[in-house]
Amino acid sequence: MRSSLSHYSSCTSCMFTPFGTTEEQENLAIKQYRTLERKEVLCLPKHKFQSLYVIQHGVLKTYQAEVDGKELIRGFYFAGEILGYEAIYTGHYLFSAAALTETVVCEVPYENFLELLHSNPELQKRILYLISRQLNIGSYLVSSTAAQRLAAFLIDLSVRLHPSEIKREFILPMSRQDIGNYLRLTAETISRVFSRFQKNKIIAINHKKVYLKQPEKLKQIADGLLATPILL
Amino acid sequence: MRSSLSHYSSCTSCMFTPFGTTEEQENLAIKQYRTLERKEVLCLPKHKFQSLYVIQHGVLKTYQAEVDGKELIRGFYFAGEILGYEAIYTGHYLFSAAALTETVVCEVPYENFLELLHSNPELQKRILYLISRQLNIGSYLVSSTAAQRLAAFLIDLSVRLHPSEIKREFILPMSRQDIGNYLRLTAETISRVFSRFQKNKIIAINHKKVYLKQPEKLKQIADGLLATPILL
DNA sequence: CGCTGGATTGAGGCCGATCAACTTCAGTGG
DNA sequence: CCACTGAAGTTGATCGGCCTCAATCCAGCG
Repeated sequence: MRSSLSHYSSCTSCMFTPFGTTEEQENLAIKQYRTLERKEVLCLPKHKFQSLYVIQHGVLKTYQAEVDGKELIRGFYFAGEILGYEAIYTGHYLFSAAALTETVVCEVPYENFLELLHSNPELQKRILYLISRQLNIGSYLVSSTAAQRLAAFLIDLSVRLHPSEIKREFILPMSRQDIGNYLRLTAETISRVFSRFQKNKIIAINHKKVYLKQPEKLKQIADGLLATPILL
Repeated sequence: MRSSLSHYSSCTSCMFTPFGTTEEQENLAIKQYRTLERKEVLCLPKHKFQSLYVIQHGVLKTYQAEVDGKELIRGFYFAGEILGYEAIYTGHYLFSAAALTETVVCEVPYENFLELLHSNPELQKRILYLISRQLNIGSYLVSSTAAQRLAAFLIDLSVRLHPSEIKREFILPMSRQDIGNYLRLTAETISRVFSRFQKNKIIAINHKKVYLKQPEKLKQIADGLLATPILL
């Protein structure tokens, strides 16, 4: 059952560790962690669903292949988040997942996950909390304008990139192309809106480094307020 | 704890019934059902999250108020589905929910829900399945064209309106306005695309009554294939 | 019968896509 | 150290799909 790949090893520090003794976990082969190089692919669509993945650190993107060979990005995953819930329903993975940075994930076989949940009411509560959070992520994808979606995306990143604190300055882990793909905009539009935000002193951006100068204005844009005054 | 409204009564037939004895359920005040008239509102945003709602039959829409007083529809809910997961994360309801038809919902206080889940591994499994399903719903909202989104919406409806079987003919429970609002299109665009679909013999539509003449073509459109040949 | 709200259809404007040129950057090897 | 190269990012000009505004049609109903 346990893979023999060399980059697997036992996991000693993740959200599942506080629950159950080490021995219990070893006996059940509850989980194991795995490091991914940049661009390395984690799970493939159509493969049988077996495990959830808890991201220890790093960033992943999930995507589907489109008819014309292009990819369609469905989400980004950061440290502390869990990947794979969508597959419970269908029984097989719907997306591919690729690492955007060097990433460490903790693989938890679904059967063990269910047992763990059952034996730990606190963990069950926490997992439902995390799933609920997941349900709300990406709700801004349906915003009407490019500025709204990108503003919401930046706020989202600032919250999710660093689990403990909200930072005003951070490094974009993905390309303009990937941001555009996720927000259903082109890379050119992303670039243009970044430039507008910068010109209006809402953010400062230099390549991958972003600084949110006026997070509250970003929030207002994301919420659909200040439509014209800022955009021009 | 139990509301005194007259239209409350004990629930004898829903997905939670098979689990636990009737006596257990009564002692815990696990759940109760409630009938809603058309346009009646169920839960209000900012109110403290306390219960999940299992839809027995009928249709609900969830929506947020926008700045200009307009509403923003976040989802539709049909028989067998559960409403309220999003609120676990924030601790208060994010949306209002309004009945589109006469609707019966089963209210399950979250604390009891957690207990039920813990005491019934099978129920736990089923709930995770339902949540996973929920995560996939509405993924078509990010499709690029109006025809793609509306085609996907029709397929979605045909599956979710009747839990047991997929019907090719059904009644739209919501207005063009509501469909457009949900898909981030205008009612006019919905109307125009319906007309195009009808002209191309993909569907037959008369007011609220829809018949999917070529469901497979609808699927192709939803998937982004057949872009030009059908649209013109 | 007239009224009212939803649905349909048409004409014009705007936002983002497309296509293209140019710049910048990261990686490579001489 | 620097020239070379390909990928990523920026910026401009044009095109097209959806929105806006408006008129008309239609069904349900007092």
